[in-house]
Amino acid sequence: MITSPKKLSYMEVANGIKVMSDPTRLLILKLVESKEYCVCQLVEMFDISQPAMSQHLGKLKKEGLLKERRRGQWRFYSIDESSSQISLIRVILSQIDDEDEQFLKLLEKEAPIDCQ
Amino acid sequence: MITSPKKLSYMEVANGIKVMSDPTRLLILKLVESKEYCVCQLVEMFDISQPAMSQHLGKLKKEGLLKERRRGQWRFYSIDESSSQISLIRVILSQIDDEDEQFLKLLEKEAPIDCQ
DNA sequence: ATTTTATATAAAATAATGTTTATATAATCA
DNA sequence: TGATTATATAAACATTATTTTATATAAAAT
Repeated sequence: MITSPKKLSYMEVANGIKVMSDPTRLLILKLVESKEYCVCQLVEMFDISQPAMSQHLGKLKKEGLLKERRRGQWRFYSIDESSSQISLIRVILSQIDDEDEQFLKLLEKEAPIDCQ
Repeated sequence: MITSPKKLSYMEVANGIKVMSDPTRLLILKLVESKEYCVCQLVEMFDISQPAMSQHLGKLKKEGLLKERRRGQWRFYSIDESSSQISLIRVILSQIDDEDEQFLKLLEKEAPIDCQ
């Protein structure tokens, strides 16, 4: 039996889209939707300071949108599939053009870093 | 022939959800999704100052989410069906539980005001 | 014409957010 | 063990958003 996703309160939606509305965080989510990324990779790709990236990831994790996997000194982030807001995340990300120029530029910057 | 909605750039999505992420504005949108409301009705229902309401409506209109109809001294606002972001608006509002307690409370406060 | 009513706008005050700078933690490496 | 690397956290600072207060506009009523 397939259960339809539980509807959210308006405050849950407000909080969810608020944390997603920062341009950097929205792109992070669009990236980690398809696979996990290491913090060091994200810092490289976004050309942003390490603490700034850490703050963004912390907010997304606190809101329950991302999950974290630790391996050695590295931390990998990806969409938390079990999030109560997973449906909200998906429908919003699906509104973004996959050919969006800046998103493609970001993908090009993805370098094979030795954090695997 | 049915054309699928144009995909948005990530910045269009970021700006759209940012303006929707304020709790008051999200509820305004949820209300005006089904019918138009006069400013004076909204001020009553939200128990907020008139200038504050006007600022919220101004932001939603500026972002292209709402349209305005003038009749005499009154202004009525409703969802702009022709907005490039109409699909984004709809999928987000559809995530909100129609039985959300605070949304229902708001509907109860809807008084027949003589602005019709 | 003057006053009232509905709404918007501008400026000031307040609150929230994001970035930087500095420091802490914890794992790995030499 | 001590140094290095990856990341997080905290505090200070800068930026942005929201609310309030005051004023402007424009339609309707007197």
